[in-house]
Amino acid sequence: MRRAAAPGRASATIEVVADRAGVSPKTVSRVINNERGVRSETRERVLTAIRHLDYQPNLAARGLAGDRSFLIGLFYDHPGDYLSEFQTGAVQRCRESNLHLMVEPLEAASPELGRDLSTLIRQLRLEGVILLPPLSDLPVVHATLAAAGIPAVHIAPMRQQDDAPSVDTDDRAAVRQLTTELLRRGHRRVGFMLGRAGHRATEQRYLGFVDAMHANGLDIDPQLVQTGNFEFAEGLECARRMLDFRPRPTAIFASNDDMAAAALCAARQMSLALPRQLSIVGFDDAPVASMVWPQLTTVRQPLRVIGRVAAELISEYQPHRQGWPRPVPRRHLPLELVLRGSLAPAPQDS
Amino acid sequence: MRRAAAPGRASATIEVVADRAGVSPKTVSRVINNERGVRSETRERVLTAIRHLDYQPNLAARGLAGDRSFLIGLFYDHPGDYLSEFQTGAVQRCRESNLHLMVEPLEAASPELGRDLSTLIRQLRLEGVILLPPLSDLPVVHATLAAAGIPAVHIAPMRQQDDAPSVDTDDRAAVRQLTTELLRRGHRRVGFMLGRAGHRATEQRYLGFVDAMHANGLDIDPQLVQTGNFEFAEGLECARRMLDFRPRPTAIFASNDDMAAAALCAARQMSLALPRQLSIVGFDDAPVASMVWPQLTTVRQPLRVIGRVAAELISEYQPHRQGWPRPVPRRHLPLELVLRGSLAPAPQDS
DNA sequence: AGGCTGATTGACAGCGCTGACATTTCGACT
DNA sequence: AGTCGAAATGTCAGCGCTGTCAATCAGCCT
Repeated sequence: MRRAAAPGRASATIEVVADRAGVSPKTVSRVINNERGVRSETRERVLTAIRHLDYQPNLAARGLAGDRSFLIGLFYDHPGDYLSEFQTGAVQRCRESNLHLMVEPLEAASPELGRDLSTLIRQLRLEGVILLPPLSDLPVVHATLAAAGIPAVHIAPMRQQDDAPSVDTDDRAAVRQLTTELLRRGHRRVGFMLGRAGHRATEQRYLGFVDAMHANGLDIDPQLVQTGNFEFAEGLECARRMLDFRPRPTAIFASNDDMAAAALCAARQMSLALPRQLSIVGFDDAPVASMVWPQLTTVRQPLRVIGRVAAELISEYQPHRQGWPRPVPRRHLPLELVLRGSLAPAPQDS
Repeated sequence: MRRAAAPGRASATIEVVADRAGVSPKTVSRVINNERGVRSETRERVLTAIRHLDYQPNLAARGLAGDRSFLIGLFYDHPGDYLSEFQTGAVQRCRESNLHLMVEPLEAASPELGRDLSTLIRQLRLEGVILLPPLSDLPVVHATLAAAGIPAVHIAPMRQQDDAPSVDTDDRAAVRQLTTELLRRGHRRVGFMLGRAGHRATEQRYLGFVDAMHANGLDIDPQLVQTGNFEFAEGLECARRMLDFRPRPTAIFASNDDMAAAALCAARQMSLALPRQLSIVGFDDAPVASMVWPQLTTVRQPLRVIGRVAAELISEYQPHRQGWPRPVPRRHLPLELVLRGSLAPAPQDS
């Protein structure tokens, strides 16, 4: 014996299974990998042996022999509350394809970013990667991935690259719809709180707002469009400025829920009656959206689905064909409006 | 050539490195694994070759030959906003030991739990696992892990098992301190909102509250101790009931921030002036704590540190010795009070 | 110079599986 | 029965590394 066996748990190998099923290891391998060309009776016999021995193929051996890894990487910069939902969706989809997810935080600002990424990819022999923003937009990441030659799916990238598959949501349409809900309730002076410059979401959400306003023949007051950078603290000041204008806006559309919560605080401090004197809507359906009073009307991100779809794209990639099919796959997911208490008809006297 | 090489990226193997350094592959292996017994001059030569060729050892091959995997698993049931922070800390520590983290959601309620867990462990040949609650408390998980014979670190387990290393925080002391802050500000009637029964945190936090009250010679009004199950919605009703009592409590201690946010909403709906008429404190320092007005005084969980310590325990495990050292390692981390606006002196007239 | 010890290095098999290719089996058709 | 092609199965080397153990080397002593 080569090494002291761990207590009692010497897992069966493919050979043991083969013996028991009365076939060669190669045939067992065929069954495991779902290859065609195995008589169904033989397959049954092998499957039975596998079940009986509780056999688990050794991933490392499969990887080494087959030049695969069964691993895909999920790279992110700042963790946020959305990450765990996203990754749970991705893992679920991975399981269906017998893949596994490695999560790897990475510093977008680090000068070592390219090397770190490349090291991880090559050491783990990743079969694909999923990139969360803002990583999905960095040229150095693109370059490294191209050099590595593995499929990469970009989540909500700023600019769609011709050669980069992506998954994103139709933020523009959702904001257009929700803004329309505001207008339908009589709101005319609506403040809009922008996200951080450089994010695709910032741009798309604003465009959706503009769409709806123009479609209803309304002009946009530049004073009522300000940035809160997706942050609560900045959103607070931003909201205060907006609410100081006269005539006061009767509604505020914040580009995310954190800022919407900030607007709510600001309004409260000014003793406005909510939602009667001010309607507030946000975006994301973050946990905070339903933990304030009134609860925030917002747009729900299908985070799990996004994760699932991202993993799906990777698992559908056919390495033996050269690269992605053209045009590269892109998934555009719909969003769902969540109407809650923070949205009310505009005050009569406005 | 055995198979079509991926475009351009045939990674160097240990043999190439050995040739270039003028040594045998085994010596390169020794350098990679930091084994002693390599002359420092030789080591230098090998290191140079590695750097020059940008060599990355193949994990699968290392694993297969050395009967390791370099993988540890992080198992969780419900993802939450805390998960990503935790896992980021764990990954960071893993990197220092050349380990990688596989995240795996698992359904605590599933009848297949044991089998699923066992399959994952054996398929990936995990070297250790980290269990987040409530998984850390399930007997079937314990049994599976014991059978697998790999180290497992339990995060905040309900009961400390003799043979199970764990990492948790001193919730009891933190609540005692924070309650004392309340009392020092003149509060005498303090409501306490319990978490979900069966969680260690629920119990410990309540005990901390009791400690502080008794230490100050105060009795606990059973009417003012109710459960909100860690949920916002239930916390809302719970708070309403408490605030309906006369004399009204002048402060509410909620066992987590979600429920504290609920108490805040309830108070608002009853038009109480906050924090003048009612102080509210929570626990966790969840994102919502700083997104409501007034911001919540709470207790900060060092999530990253917990993750880091958990990974550290695993990486310090010495498989060649039989199991964990006795007594089994346990880490008890301190918590930090975060004093914010929701805490104020008790109203005079109370 | 010879012998001895411990430190360094190397040779080689084999981890468990799969790719390439060889061989056997089977059924259809003369 | 004999032939043939496709389908099913088997053989075997080798993926890249590490464990085992043997060989070599340097330093020190007598």
